[in-house]
Amino acid sequence: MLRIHNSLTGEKEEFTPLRANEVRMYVCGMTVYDYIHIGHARMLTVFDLVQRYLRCRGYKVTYVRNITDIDDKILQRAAQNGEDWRQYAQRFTTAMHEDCVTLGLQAPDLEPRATDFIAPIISMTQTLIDKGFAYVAGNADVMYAVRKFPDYGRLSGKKIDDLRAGSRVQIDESKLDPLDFVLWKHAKPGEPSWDSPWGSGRPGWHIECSAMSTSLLGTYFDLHGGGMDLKFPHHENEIAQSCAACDSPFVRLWMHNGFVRINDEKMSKSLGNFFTVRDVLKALRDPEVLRFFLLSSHYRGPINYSEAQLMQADETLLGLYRAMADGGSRAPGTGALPQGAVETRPVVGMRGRFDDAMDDDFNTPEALAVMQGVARDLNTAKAAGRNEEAAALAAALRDMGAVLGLLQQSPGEYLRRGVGEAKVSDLDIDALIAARRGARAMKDFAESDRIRDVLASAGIALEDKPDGTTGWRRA
RNA sequence: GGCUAAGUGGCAGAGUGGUCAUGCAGCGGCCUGCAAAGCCGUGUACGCCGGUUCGAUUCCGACCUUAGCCUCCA
Repeated sequence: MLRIHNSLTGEKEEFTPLRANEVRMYVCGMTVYDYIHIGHARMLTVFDLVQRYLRCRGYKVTYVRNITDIDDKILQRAAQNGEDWRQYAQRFTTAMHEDCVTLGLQAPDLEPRATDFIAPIISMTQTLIDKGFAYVAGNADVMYAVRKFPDYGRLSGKKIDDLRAGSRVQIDESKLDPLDFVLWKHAKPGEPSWDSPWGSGRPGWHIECSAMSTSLLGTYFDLHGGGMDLKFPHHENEIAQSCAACDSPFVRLWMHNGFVRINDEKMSKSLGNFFTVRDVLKALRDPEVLRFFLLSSHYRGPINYSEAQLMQADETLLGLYRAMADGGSRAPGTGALPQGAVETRPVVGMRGRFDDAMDDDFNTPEALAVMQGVARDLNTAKAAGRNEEAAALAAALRDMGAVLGLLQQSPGEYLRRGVGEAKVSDLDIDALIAARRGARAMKDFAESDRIRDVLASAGIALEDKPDGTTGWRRA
């Protein structure tokens, strides 16, 4: 039984899709005005995991993740660059896609862009005006009147009056209530705009997601995700817009991922303490290390980013790949979990624990702990020469890894990958190892150790194996 | 001020009303020519104070601390 924490109720709930065997999920994606940072990577990775696991569970998933390609920051930055805003947005959309591929994220089924949904946005806004939920303010913007929506604040557990009391929102004379938010911004000189019943302008941020999600998934769908900070006001506003416009419940289950922190402070573009994925990846053996790090704590909790933690993740992941190496590792998998294949193997108990962990609100740390146990059994089987068992365990490990989007590379290749430029070529390494083997055969251990030291100083670690061969890896 | 999370061993990080998380690092051992890797063993851990209970890190209450949201933000 799959249980998922629902932000709406604050509790874990048994997950049952609205339509049999079909899951429709929407995740608030990126506003493309800069390179993505580690915080974005966490959000993307978390929902990539959710989407993968739902598919493993046998559901047909429609995963929608939008792109906000019209926004104040995009216009500002493009202007600063003297660049066309469309081109600017496209440039960072492309960069984001590249980063997603590098991070091993599966592409969403649909990736709508706000500017392709202007018509639905206008129509939804008109509906809200017609139904009395929205009004044209004094400054010609169209605003949503939050007081007209009785449930406003339910998702975030906030009351309009509480918010008003402590609000730091600037009092805007054109609003009926300080919390009212903009649906349609009237065009300012020089800004891109679209024609509308309220004059030319462009959409507000919140309405974009309501229009895109309901257009593509229907008025009531299963899952909506995003970062914690989107809970209020963004998701609250989405609910107010969609429910009011469609006369329908909007989302069955809300999921919010925790933040990446730097020194116990939120990482964000506004604080300027962010690390881009591109920069971080430069110092890593493989992008998989970052994914492993991100999945090694529960998605709802905070996670502190540091180089030391990344190094620890690297070490641990290396251990998993080492276990899979030289012992029944098979050809790279497809990433899909072979149905029924795992249960027949000698890890059925472990597999059960793994599934239970994932079923319990995507408890990846627990799932990873199960995999560590399999790795230990695998090492033991290898050492004892129980090759068939080792091969089965290695396959099981890979299958579990596939669920998490980990361990799908060839262990041999993974272990020989180093950080940065290689100082010694593989051929040179093989030659030195051969020379060392000769020295060891002659019991010339001084020479043997000298060669090992030479390699060590070049970042190559040697491992003499029981069968007389010597393996190596880049440290 | 309001709302919401969270405080676990050197570090990271799950979980549970009463026998094990797990990983990294450390220590001891096995293995090794010596290492490395691996395996085995090893740590008076659960913010503070009360309460409930035969028994609480786990339930309840107060307190302290931290973070997030209340303004664009994954």
